[in-house]
Amino acid sequence: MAVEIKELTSRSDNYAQWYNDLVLKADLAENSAVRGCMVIKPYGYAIWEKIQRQLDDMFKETGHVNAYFPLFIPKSFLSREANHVEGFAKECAVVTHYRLKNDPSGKGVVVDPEARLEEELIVRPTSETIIWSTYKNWIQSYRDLPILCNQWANVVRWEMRTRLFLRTAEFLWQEGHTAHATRDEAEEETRRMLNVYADFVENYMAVPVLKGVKTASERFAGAVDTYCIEALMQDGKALQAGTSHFLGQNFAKAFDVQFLDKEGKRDYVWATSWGVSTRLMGALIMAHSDDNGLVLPPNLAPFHIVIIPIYKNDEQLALINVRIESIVDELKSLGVSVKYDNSQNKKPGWKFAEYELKGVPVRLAMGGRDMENDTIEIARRDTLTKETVSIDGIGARIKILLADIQKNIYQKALNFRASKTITVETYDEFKQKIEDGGFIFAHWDGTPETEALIKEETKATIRCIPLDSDTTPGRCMVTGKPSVQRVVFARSY
RNA sequence: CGAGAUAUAGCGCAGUUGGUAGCGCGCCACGUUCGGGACGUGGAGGCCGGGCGUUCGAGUCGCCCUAUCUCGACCA
Repeated sequence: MAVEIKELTSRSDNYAQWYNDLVLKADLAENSAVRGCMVIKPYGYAIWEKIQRQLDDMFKETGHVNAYFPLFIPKSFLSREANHVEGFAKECAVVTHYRLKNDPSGKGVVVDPEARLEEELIVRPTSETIIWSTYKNWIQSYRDLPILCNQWANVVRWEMRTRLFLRTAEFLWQEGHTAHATRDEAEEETRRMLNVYADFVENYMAVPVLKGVKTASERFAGAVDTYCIEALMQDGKALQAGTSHFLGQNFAKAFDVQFLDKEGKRDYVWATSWGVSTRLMGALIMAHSDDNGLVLPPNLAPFHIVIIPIYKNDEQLALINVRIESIVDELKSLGVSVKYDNSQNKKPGWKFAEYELKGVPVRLAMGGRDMENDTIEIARRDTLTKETVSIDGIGARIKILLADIQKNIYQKALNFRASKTITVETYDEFKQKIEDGGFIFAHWDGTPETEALIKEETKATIRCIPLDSDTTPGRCMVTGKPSVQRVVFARSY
């Protein structure tokens, strides 16, 4: 039975369902028995590990170190920063008791009312508060700065509505939290990490992004500025793929973190925080997949190559095994990861379909004909094309092919985005074009009122005020008031 | 949290006016197969999401939970 990934990549009517089916069928994740939570299955987790390792290397290269802070945050910490608590209060899981006891009626266990916590604990939705209460003890002098810490952790946000990878109640992420002596240094750090994210998403995930700043209403709760990278999915909806926040002195003031500078003057510490999550996997899936399944860029595929033998009997398989062994060795020596699937319980056709579904970038197949001719069949996942080539020099050929696939997947996504990015002058045109999905560059008067009106009437939000684009001033498409530059609108996840 | 839908075998689904639980895929055994998700024969597998009611009798009718999906509101 063929996998029925519905033909929806080009349509948006039920893209969400298509995505869900794909995640399930590609064996990446499933819903858990816990409401809104996700089980990441081994193949899905292997992709996450690739993401983690690469990002972690990039953090280290930019001078960051890893640390770990508690899962539980005293309730009172959250209320120290007014905007922060307002932003997160509605979605917190709260621990109120520390013990269970046998139900007096003899059925199971109940919460022991005697074991009520003096102060409730919040399961972290993000760690600014617990980290800044800690940093207070770490920082006395300018000599203690900067602190450049990252933590890999899970966080919980009790969202009303969830979707695998894109918005789960619990998710995995990394959160960087840095402390600096000057405003300039903190702002520079904020932008540096934004660039690290953009570099990663474009060059490893092969997803082009727009870099920009959030408007006040889309800003992180407690930040002075929120920078973001925005990606476009195949159904024309935008997805925020990562954020980097300049927190000013807000958290330093909330947790009274001061230092003595070179002149012996006391000042509050400047802060940043930045994070990306398992949502990146959602972006990866939605940006590249087709109706045959996942399409993974080689830089993030758990294995680059799958090799499938085609044989009629054990003797023939034994011969192919020997031939493949030397090819596997050659590929491995070149740093190419290979899976040789000579399992006998599945037929070749089944395996072809299965590994396409899993998005393996390149498939090699060898059968009797190839053994005779000293050839091998190469099939690439991104274009679904195949050719039969000589085994001679296969390693070098594969290296070039993988680089080409990485580039091609990115280029395809870039072309798609270009075809879905437009500029409009009038609100009428905007209302009409927003129905087609994609990014729309338009002038906006800079007020939250106009922004809210547009959202109300069109469901489109300002994804960001782009950093690297045209800064020609103009007039707001809604009110006609002056606008300093075009901003990017889209409907989003 | 509002509106709608769904919950039956590992997965996808049937199940008529209420009367002993079905199909396809998958799984197990054997045989034939193997260059794009093979086929035959035989077999295993279900407290019909949970609870309470109506009834001689409930997968089916009623009420209450719970979970999932879609659409809103909220969000990375």
